[in-house]
Amino acid sequence: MSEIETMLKESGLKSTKQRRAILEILRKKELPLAAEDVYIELKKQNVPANLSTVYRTLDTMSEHGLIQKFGLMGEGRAYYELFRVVHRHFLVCIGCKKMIPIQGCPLHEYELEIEAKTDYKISGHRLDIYGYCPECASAGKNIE
Amino acid sequence: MSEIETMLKESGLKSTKQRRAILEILRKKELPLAAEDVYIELKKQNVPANLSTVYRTLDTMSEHGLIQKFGLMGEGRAYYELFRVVHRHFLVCIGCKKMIPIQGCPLHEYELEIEAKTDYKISGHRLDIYGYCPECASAGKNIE
DNA sequence: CCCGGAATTGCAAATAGTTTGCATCTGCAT
DNA sequence: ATGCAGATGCAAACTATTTGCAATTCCGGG
Repeated sequence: MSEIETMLKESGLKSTKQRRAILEILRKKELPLAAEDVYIELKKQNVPANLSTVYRTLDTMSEHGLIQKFGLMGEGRAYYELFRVVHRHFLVCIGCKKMIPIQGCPLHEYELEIEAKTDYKISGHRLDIYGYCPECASAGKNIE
Repeated sequence: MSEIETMLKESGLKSTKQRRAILEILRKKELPLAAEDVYIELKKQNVPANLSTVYRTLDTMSEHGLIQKFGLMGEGRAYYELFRVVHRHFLVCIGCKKMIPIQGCPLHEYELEIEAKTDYKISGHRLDIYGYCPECASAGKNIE
């Protein structure tokens, strides 16, 4: 049984062609994808699938903790990425929207600190860094 | 001229009743608001305004750097808050969606580090911490 | 103070993203 | 192999947001 099938089974989800393909797509891409990107990729791979199924699958998997769903500053749609134990953050270019992953996360101690200070049970965080990539910066896109 | 009128003028925006009211609302609330929340608040205050105007105003003001627009994990709509020089982050309850502000931000050095490492021109970041508030935690909403 | 042009607003209609109802199909335990 | 709970496809509904256009308002110059 493949690693992906194991993930599904352990979450109590049926292992279907579409689910395996979607998880595989999220695993291979190193960047977060919108539902439609996943759908397009499925089509490219000739996996029969409907956009509703993609949405439903992504939601179900989020609920089961296999993937994470989030929104980006000023973007009108949701992005999804595989849940990773060693989590990463992204550097998002305000000019061209390109995202690149950043290694390392400086927030573990901070979370503990907050937890102690607030009585909340912290489960995680989302951090995105915004800026201009070298190309957009030199193209003057950051002049306001 | 009020502080708010100055903000508008300095950004090159006309000072209209709706804009002043919207800025005032965002300034008074200590939490981020969705467009509709702003609209409802305007109605409450008997400020004549249309939902499109609210959206347009919020967008224009984001572009001019007066406010910030962002998305929350798993929420289908955008939130807006006044831009603050001393910025804050929020602790968001996964159970009841309540947000509370957290004082202090541990990321300034981290940004410099990233800037040095990547050649990007960093302009800021968005950090939200997710967890369960004491009420939701004891109500067992975090058991999966 | 009044006027004109440009910016802003209201309204209604369009769009984008996402969700849902229901009939059909499929994976998996027996 | 068989049955049924869970998954999918399709079309229609919904929610959040955007847009075109005509009417209105702001603001600088006369």
